[in-house]
Amino acid sequence: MLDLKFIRENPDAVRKAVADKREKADVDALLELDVKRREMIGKVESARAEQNKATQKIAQMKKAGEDASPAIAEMRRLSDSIKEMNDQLKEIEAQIYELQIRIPNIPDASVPVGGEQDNEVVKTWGELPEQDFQPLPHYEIAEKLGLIDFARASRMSGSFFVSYRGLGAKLERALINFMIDMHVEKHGYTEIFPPFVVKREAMFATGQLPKLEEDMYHCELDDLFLIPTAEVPVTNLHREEIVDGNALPIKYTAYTPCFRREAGAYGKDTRGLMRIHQFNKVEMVKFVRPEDSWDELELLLQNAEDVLQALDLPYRVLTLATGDLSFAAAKCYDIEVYAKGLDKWLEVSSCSNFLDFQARRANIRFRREKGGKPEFVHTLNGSGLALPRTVIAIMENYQTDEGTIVVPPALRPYMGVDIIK
RNA sequence: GGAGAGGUGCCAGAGUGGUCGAAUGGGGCGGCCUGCUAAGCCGUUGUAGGAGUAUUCCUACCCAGGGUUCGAAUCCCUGUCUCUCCGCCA
Repeated sequence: MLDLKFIRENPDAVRKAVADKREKADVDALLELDVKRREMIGKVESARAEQNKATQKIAQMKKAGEDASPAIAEMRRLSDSIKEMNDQLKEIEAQIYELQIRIPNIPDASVPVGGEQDNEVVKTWGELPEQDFQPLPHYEIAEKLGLIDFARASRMSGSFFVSYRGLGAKLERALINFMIDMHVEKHGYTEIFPPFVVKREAMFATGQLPKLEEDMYHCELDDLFLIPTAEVPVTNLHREEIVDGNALPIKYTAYTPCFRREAGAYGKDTRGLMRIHQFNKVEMVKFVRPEDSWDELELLLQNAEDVLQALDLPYRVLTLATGDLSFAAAKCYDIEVYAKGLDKWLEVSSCSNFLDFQARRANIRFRREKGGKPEFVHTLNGSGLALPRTVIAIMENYQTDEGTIVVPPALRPYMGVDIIK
């Protein structure tokens, strides 16, 4: 969330951000209410100051054994009016809050303005696979080799759920371990294994709520949500904390399953692993000093790219245009892996800098030095990587004309076999 | 699931409804003292909002939200979290 003071002082930048991100948020109504709010605060606080003085006088009178009842009667009236004014103030503040939480983060100047078609390819890595035959799409080869059971998963859980089997299941486990190990051992992240279910406040802190309630699985009885990404529990680890400035940057990596209802997404990417309600993902989350966050974003992107490079999967990196940028992000790189069977570029990672937007919502601060003023940290996160589409790329790009799948060399220690047949 | 106890400042911990932003101790910071260290002594030690160029002033905050009262850390209600015991359970 943005600072009210910032909105007040930079209304045009905020209006532009709302428009560029295609959000619906009423900045002008917010500014009007802000003026009213400060007026009300002035009134309420001076009345309170008066009340505080009078109340002390009453205490003294009572101590001295004097009759305080006229003063008390007088104060009753003041007290009532304070209550009334305070209710009005609370009402105004509630309205402000409702508007404020719907204002998105401001895109960085380096972000192209526009929609999906304006995303910019900033880099491409690797050679497109050159098989002399057309590999089968992953859902066909996976079915043939008995790696994924689509039909049975649907029977028990509905469509868009899958069940992995045999080496298919092992491939999931291998990828998770491979990625986590790389981030811990090579990139210096600390591994976290968080809860997969969180409270409403946690979802609010990272910006999933209020906007994305429809997209999440919700347990009504307990008002708990299944996490759509590890970003939520891992970022919330430090909610309402003042972390030690010397501990920054804090770097966490976590494997979690991710649950998404994908409401309204039916009819798109309907086959195979492209879009499923439950999938596995390894995530990286960083808490950094404000002045470091742009450099840290580049490093984060590099950490995610390293996974694809180690697996020797070709990919490209896009800078998302404003309209494609998520609510809380200031800038986001998407990494898309190339999958030969589908002949498509598939998003496997989003690496975002949120600046202090999440930190303000989640109240995560740090001190530069002992006794210093607490400041908001900057938060970043990126997938490293989402598994299903990585699996698609492996199954398709590493397919042989004999209908087998070669295991990428880097994964062999984790798989125990060189080839899936 | 049942029963109980409790959430106070960086930490520990006190607090008859009125002068409590809050005793006391520890820690931290600054200073004094002392060959060094230790001990000792003195001072200091929160967050947020509003007004003003500013020294500054005001307001709020003792888990959160309501309520009672002229006045609430203190009384009442609800929520939440922690702990203990019983039951159940991977």
